This record gives sequence, structure tokens and C-alpha cells, in this order.
Amino acid sequence: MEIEFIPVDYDYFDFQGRNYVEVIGRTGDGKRAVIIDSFEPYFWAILKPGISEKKTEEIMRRIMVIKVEAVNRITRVLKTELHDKKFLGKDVQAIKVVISNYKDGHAIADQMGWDEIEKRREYDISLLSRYIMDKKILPLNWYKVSGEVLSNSEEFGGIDASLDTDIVLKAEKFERMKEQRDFEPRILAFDIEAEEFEIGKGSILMISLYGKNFHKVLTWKNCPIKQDFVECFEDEAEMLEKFAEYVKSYQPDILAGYFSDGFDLPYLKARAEKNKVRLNLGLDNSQPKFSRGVVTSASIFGIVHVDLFRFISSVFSQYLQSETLSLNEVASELLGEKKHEFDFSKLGQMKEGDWHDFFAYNLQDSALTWKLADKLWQDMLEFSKVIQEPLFDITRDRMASHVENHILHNLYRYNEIAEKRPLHDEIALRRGLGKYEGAFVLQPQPGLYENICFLDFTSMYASVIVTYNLSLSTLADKGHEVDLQEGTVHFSKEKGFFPEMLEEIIKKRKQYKKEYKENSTNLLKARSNAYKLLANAAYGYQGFFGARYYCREAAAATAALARKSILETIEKIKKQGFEVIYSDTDSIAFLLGDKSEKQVLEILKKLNAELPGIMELELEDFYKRGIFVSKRTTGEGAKKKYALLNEKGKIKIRGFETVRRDWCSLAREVQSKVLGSVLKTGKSDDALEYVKGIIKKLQKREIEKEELVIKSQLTKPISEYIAISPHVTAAKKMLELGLPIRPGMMIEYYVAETKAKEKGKLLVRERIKLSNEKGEYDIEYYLGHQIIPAVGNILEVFGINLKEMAEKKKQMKLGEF
DNA sequence: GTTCGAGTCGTACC
DNA sequence: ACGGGTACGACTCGAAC
Repeated sequence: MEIEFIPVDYDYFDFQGRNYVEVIGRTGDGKRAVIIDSFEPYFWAILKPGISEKKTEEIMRRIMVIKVEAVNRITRVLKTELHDKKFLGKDVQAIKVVISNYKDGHAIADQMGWDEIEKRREYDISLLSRYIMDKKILPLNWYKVSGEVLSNSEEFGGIDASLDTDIVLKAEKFERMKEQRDFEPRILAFDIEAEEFEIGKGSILMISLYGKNFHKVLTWKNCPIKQDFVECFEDEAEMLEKFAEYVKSYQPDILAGYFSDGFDLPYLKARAEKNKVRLNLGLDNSQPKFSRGVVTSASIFGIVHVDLFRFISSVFSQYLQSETLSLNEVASELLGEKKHEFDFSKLGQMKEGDWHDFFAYNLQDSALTWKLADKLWQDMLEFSKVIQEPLFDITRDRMASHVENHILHNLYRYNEIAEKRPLHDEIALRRGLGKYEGAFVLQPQPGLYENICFLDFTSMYASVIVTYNLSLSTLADKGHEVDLQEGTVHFSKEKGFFPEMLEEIIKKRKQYKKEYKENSTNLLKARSNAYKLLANAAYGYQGFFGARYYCREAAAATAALARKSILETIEKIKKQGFEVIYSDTDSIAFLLGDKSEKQVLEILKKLNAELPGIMELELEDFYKRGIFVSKRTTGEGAKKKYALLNEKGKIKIRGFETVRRDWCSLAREVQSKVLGSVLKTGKSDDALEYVKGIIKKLQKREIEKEELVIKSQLTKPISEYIAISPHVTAAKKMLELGLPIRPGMMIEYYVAETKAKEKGKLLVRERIKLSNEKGEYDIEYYLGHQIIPAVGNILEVFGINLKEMAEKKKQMKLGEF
């Protein structure tokens, strides 16, 4: 039988001691299929140079007799083959060691610690990645698959009967189809509401499900209420059973949640255990599995469980404006839609109408999750295709893993054997090396400037890596010379696979970006974005201690050459008669002076012609005005803090408190308005009047407390803090009140007024109250620590000393402005 | 008792 | 453990006076 098939998920099982891969996906006519494919795992033994043919044959014989006895299998070496390979760009002879079970690869490799063998490699590549690499059964690509249909077959212990799918096929041949049509996955979103925040502590009150034409809330609480989407059950156990049934009957390709790795699925598991209910969600009726690790991941056999929070936080967050990655904020930004409001303090004494609201709230969470999944599907799809890893991993891995996986899946093109993952000691060693010198930042002169041009280097660090061939495999004794603090290093002129792959990534990014401009489809946007993210992460990858291709020298050289490049460019711009006012890493700001924009563009062309390799400088924008301020500590110009007004009247604010989430909203808003006024008028008059008005309001307590709440993230467990700052004290307070505290939470508090005799004696942390705690705010604190600091150094540019003004008024006992 | 600088922490920039 | 370094600024805390 031959079917059209698209792989969505991968898994594997052991049968008679051997590994078999299960590729799970859809057929061309939308049926669910599992393809069973045999697979022979292997790893490499790299020989020392100059080993004789005879000796090599002897070693291969020695390898052939190695075996490992595990509990219920004996793993043997099936085959050895001698190959000419490359390792870190150098020619090597390597023995391919094919074994009968992947799980014992490491143990077999361990038995080969012989002198003649220089290195053993690739036993640390996961079986499924290995399968995808070798057989090229790429995720989310269409294939024509032929094979034998298993139906009530005895094969593999009767596996087909235990799988809840339309087709089980024992694969004979896969052929990637020339025509790759669209694939629309069936997505089901879910969300739970529970009595307690702590996993499994209280019961689950309701579960919502949201798919195409499928909206449900399952509950066992307050059942008289009739809302058409609410379905009532006897108890929690029955609700849980029904949840599993609904998921199964919907037959989703993707089950989507938001923070469901960390909350919803672990909670469901805990309650199912408590109620002795089996959550047999998998196509093989297995329950969700939880991987151990720093962060647990929850997987379901045959259904890709996607925790959108994970995907967004690890890949997309840097391009979002949202200050937190809460479902509410992310949905607002990406969908323009919010969560419903519900007051959880009502949970103790719910009235009829409250349940009504609660059910609607629960359904909306799933609706938002579904819409987010739908919106991000194209991005997940393209990431999976570009990196060639399964969707499950794509939505959980961080950028470093993505870069590494992309490399691993492309090494075959260079005939390269993969470097190993660093072990604990190696990681400790790398981390112990400390920092190397990074980017150059030009200290600006505080002031208000007019007619500013910003230029920046496109994907600067990636371009530097490509242009100068910086990588582990090209680190050499001679070649390009780069001076670092630790000494001089060299990189060979012969192109290495890392820079070469990166060059290809940059080229593709350019190509798809161009195509997107001509034809703005979501697909092209997602594809160009995937390449952009990969390109931008390549530099960080080489400096990352956990990387297989970690190369501190390459990372340090990248930063050094970027510094050199930007400094040279600054000099060239100065030579053209411009005043350079600012520069940070890959951008340069200068004043137009008496030159026109057209002249600047001509100079830009000239600068580009002189740049080496693929280095490229582009126009970022022209700005009508810009303001740079002084540091509060020393009075010199502050780096990474400026505001600009472009010719279209749009304001861009960098680094100021306005864009910092740990300042109260009043200070942020006041500062933002002051910056806007000053940039638009070029004067401080209006701004000063406005600030005076705000201060008066504050002194009269006419400002709402909500505007004075300070938010700060708890980044680790309370016990790990050495310094007890105000937000840690606030978190302790919450803990005492029995409120849920966990790392990653935003802690909200305000600084409250204290008795006169204690004034000045108490630390800030001794004066804080939780945001919803009753009390009056401390006017002096907010004046002196939030409002005046936020606008002081902006007004200072115009010769106004707000702090002095405020102190004088205070001394004159006028009390207010 | 006050002053000051080092250290911790959170957050932003690129 | 799950890119990098640079930078600002608040707050705490202990040494120095």
C-alpha cells in the first residue's frame, strides 16, 4: 500500500532488543497514521592518524565482539565500516559502529577506550534526531510512503491493535513529494481552573476545551447553571474521565496549553492519580509522560502537546513588547484580545452569577490559547522545517539548541562527524573562564540634538563570523590574526562549516525577506523570521558554555572584530565632517549638520563599498530631534538611555525608566510625557509646568495608589537571596498570608507612609506594603525616589535643577510647588 | 551616628 | 544548564571616619 503522509511526531519502541521508530502523522486524506520503521543506530570511533590497515582490521574485529547485557536485552555490534570522514574540518579515518540498541551506545563506546582510538563520537545524539538525519524523514514534509498495512497483525507483538489510529503501516519506502502542499493541523486548546495554585493540592474545578466548532467547559461544580458550553458531571473523577474522552474523540494533532508543562498537565496528572482515573490520552492509550529536568515537559504519545508559553518565552519573547509573558498580555499584543476578568478572592463564597462568570473566564483562556496556537502555527511549522527537529522539541528548545540542531542536521553535507556535548567538568571549566571583552559603547554628551542620522550594521556579529571565518574548526596556528586580551589567535582562511552554514542562513534570510516584501504571506514572514533568529543566535552559541561547538576564542574574536569595525567606521564618518554623538555595538548616530539626507546616503554607499566580506551598513532612520541625559551617579553622559523623534513624529525611547517595568506607572508616564514634550517642542517650558502639576497632585494625595505600585520579579526562591530587597520582603509577606509564591512571579508593592519619628530610620523594605494592602503612600518617597529621578536628568539638559527646586520649596516650608 | 563604596539584584540595550 | 557582554540605578550592608 502507498499513502501520502506528513510526519507530525516521532517516537520509538523496543522489540526483541531492537529499536523501531514510530512516525505519527496524517495521510493525504486526513486520516491518522503511524508508520513503523526499522532503524539501526550507530556511532563513530575516530582512529588516531597513521594506524595501519592491518591494525585497523584488528580493531574492527575487537569492536565486533563487544556486547552489553542490559536487564532484558543483550546489545551487540551488528556491523563495522571504515569511512573517510572529517572531524572539525580535518580528514580522519573513522569506524562506523552499528549497534542493535541505541540505549546501550554509550556503554559500548565506553568499552573502546583503546590507544588506537582517538575519539568516540555521536553516541550522544538522540535516537529520533539520528533517525531524521539519516533517513531524511523530515518533520512536516509530505512523503509518499509504501509498506505493509498492519491489521490485527502479530508483528511487533500485535502493536497495531493497541494503536488508536486509522492506519498502521510497516514502512518499506519513503519518498519526499515534489509538491509540498499545505497542512492544517487539528488544534485543541485546553485550560484548567483549580482550587489551589499548588500542584494537586486542591481539586480541579473545571476544564475548558476549545477547537474548531468545539467549545466546552467540563465541571462538577454548581451544576444547575445552564450555559450551553458547560457540561456537568457527578464529581471530579467523572470530569477527568470525560476530559480524556473528549480529547481522544477530537483527534487533535496538537494539544495546546499556556504554561501547561508547569501547571495544567501536572495538575491533571496529580488529580487523576488521586481519583484513580487513567488519563489515557495517547494514541496507545498511555498517560502523559513527564520528563525530568530543570523544567519538566509533558508529552503525550501521538499528540504533540505544545505549551505556547514555552515556545514564546524561549524563542519569541525578545521580539515582543509585553512586559510579562502572561496569557493576558501576550494575547493582547498578538491577538488584540484579552482574558475575561474574574476575582479569585470570591472562590470561597461563590454565588450563582459568579460561577457563570467563572465558566466563561475558563473558556476564554482556552479560546485565547487556541487563537495563539493558530497565529503562531506558521512560525512553529517553519522552525520545525528549517531546523528539522520535531514540533515537540521545537516548541521547547532554547535558541542555543536550535542553532546546534540546525548544525547537526546539516553536518552530512560536510561529511563531518559531530563534536560531543560537553560534560559536567568541561562546562565548569568553560564557565570558570569568565567574561571576555564585548561590545563598544560610545559615551554620549548629554544634550538635546537636532537632525540625527542612525546607521547600523545588518546582523553584525553573524556577518563578522562569516567574513573572518570564526569558529572552532577554523581556529588555527596561522591565518587571520585577531588580538585579544588573552593573546593573539588565528583563524584559517579555508572556510569552515560553521561560518559557511551561517552565510547560507544569512543569504536565505535576505532572500525570504525580499520575497516577503513582494508577497506578504505569513509563510514567508515566518520563514524569514526563523532564519533571522538563527543568524542572530549564532554568535551567542559559540560563546555558550553548553555548546558542542563552543569556541571562546571565536566569540571573543567576533566581539573584537566588531569593535574594530565600528570604531573604524566612526572615524570615517567623522572624516566626512560629521559629529558622531553615539554608538552602541552595531549602530552609529551622527548629526547631519549642513549635509543633506541625500548626501548621507551617498556616503553610506561609499562606506559599504569599503567594508570587507559580507559586512553591510544600512540606514536605520533620520531623526528630527534626540535627547541624551547624564548618569545620576557621576553626571557624565549615560549610555543606553536616549529618546528620539523621527520625521514622521514617532518617538523611540530606549533605556529610560519609561520602558522599565520595575518603576511605578506614574513615574513612567510622567517621564514619557516629559520626553514627548521636550522632543516635540525643543523646549522644557511645558514639561516643567506639567511636572509641577503632578508634584502638586502627589502632595495633595490626588494620585491613585495603583499608579504608585512598584513591580519587580522574584527570580529565584526566597531562601536563595543574599540581599533582602523590598520585593523579597514583599514576597515574604505574601508567603505569610498563604499566597502562592513562585520564581518568575511579579511582586507588587508600594512604599507606605511611616510615623514621623521613624522617618529616615527605616529601610525601604521596612516601609513597603503589598499592592492590595490598606494604607497611605509615602509622598516623600515617591517624590524623591520616583518622580524627581525620572525627570530630573531630562530637565537638567535645559539647565533646570528640579531636585534643588524641590528642596528649596521644602526649606521655605511652602510644602508644595 | 554618618558617609561611602562594594556587592546584590533587576532590568534594559544591542 | 539550556546564546553573549555592557550598562544603569536602587537598595543593603559593613567598614571607615
